[in-house]
Amino acid sequence: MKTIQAIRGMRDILPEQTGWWRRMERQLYAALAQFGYQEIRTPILEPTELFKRSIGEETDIVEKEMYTFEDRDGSKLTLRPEGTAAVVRSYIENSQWQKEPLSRWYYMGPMFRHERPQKGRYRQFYQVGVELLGAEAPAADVELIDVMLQCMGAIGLQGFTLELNSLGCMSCRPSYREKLQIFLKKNQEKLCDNCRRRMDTNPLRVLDCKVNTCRQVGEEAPKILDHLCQDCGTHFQTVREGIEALSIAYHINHRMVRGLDYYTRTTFELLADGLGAQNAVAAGGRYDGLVSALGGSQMPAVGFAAGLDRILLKLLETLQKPETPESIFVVTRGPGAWPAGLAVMQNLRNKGLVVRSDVRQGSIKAQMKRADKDGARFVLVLGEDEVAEGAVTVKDMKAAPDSADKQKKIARDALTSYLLEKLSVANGVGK
RNA sequence: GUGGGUGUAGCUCAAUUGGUCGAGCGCUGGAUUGUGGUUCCAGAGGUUGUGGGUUCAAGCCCCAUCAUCCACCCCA
Repeated sequence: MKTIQAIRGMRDILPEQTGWWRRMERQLYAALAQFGYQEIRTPILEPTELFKRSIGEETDIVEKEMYTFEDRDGSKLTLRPEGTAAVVRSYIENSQWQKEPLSRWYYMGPMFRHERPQKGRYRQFYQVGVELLGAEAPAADVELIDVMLQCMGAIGLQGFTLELNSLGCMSCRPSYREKLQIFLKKNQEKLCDNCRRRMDTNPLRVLDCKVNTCRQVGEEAPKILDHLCQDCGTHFQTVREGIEALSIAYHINHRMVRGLDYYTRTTFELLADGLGAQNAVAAGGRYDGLVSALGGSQMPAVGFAAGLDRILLKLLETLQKPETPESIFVVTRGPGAWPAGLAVMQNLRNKGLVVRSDVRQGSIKAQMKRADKDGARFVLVLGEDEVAEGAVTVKDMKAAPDSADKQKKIARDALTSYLLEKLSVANGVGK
């Protein structure tokens, strides 16, 4: 029979891996809580229209990377390709700005894009995204960048660079766009085919083309930072001051623009060393126009998203395996041993201990091997003798062979306190 | 979407110019009665990703397809 395999670009995260994921998620929750951010969970499926309006019709994501299909009534649905659109939709739908002027939200979960899979790039991938809605002040931008770096620090990621730019606003970007377009037109014979096309539809994107000749043109092109209006200029300047006050190293990349249409003013990107072409680990910026573009009132906001698959990939290069708590393994053999063992295990678990056994039973030797493989600290043996005496043999797997506590027969009613004392010493809890 | 590399045991990899596909690790069992790790012994596990083709003969050559990796594209 033909076996069924996972869809291309989508993969299982097996139990041997989920420990890493859970630790990373826990650390992120903790870091975000420190800044007062709260989690929001939105549906994975949204009306296609939401992404067309927020990300932009002309973007690659919307044009060719979305998983879109028809619902039974013919309406178009899309598996979310990113998180901000849904968050903003929810923000508006729930009249959030009327409940409180400022919302600090984050989300974590799978996103879907139909791209060619590669290392660190999957069709179902995981992001954590952080949004600060309702503040126009540069302090908001600075806080988000601070949060981003704190998050990376919390999960133990190091070796990256922060890049910063400003895209201006609705009042200064159009005139810059025009100047850029004129410049590009003059130099169009040096541009690649792709850029010659983009020159008209989205001239800013020419700046981050990787083709060498385009890069040269980009270097000589008028810089947006020189064409910001006064408000955008002072905003950006204040953001820089804040980042410097936090002693965060960064550099200006005037060629960093965004693939999503909704960004305004500050944009930033965190690049990790040693991930090849997939080195953008987190990125974000300000999107003052998005809430109103989706039908809400004019509401400024900043946000960023981080790619967890890539981060974990990088983390695995350096980090040690997460520690597991010391555990107990119960071995039973002979008449009456199994039910007695069940009662013992139930009792110990009620005390909060990690207790396992080999449900296949088998020889004592086989069960001991299992206990060792599972990394158990203590093995409790209940054989015929122990059952008859109402006792349990406790073996300390880590103790030296000649140690007095290596193996001891303990009365069943003294067992719990014996183990609790042993384990609290082992785990460094207690006095 | 474009170009290229790679698919052999659960994992990492061998296999001469096309001539019986092996090893290490892992897994299971055993080394005298109820005790793990180390050691020793044994065993299981493969239509060589899949489907065609060439040939007396294909893991190896050809075509297709799927998966994966790298680069481009794009992005987190």
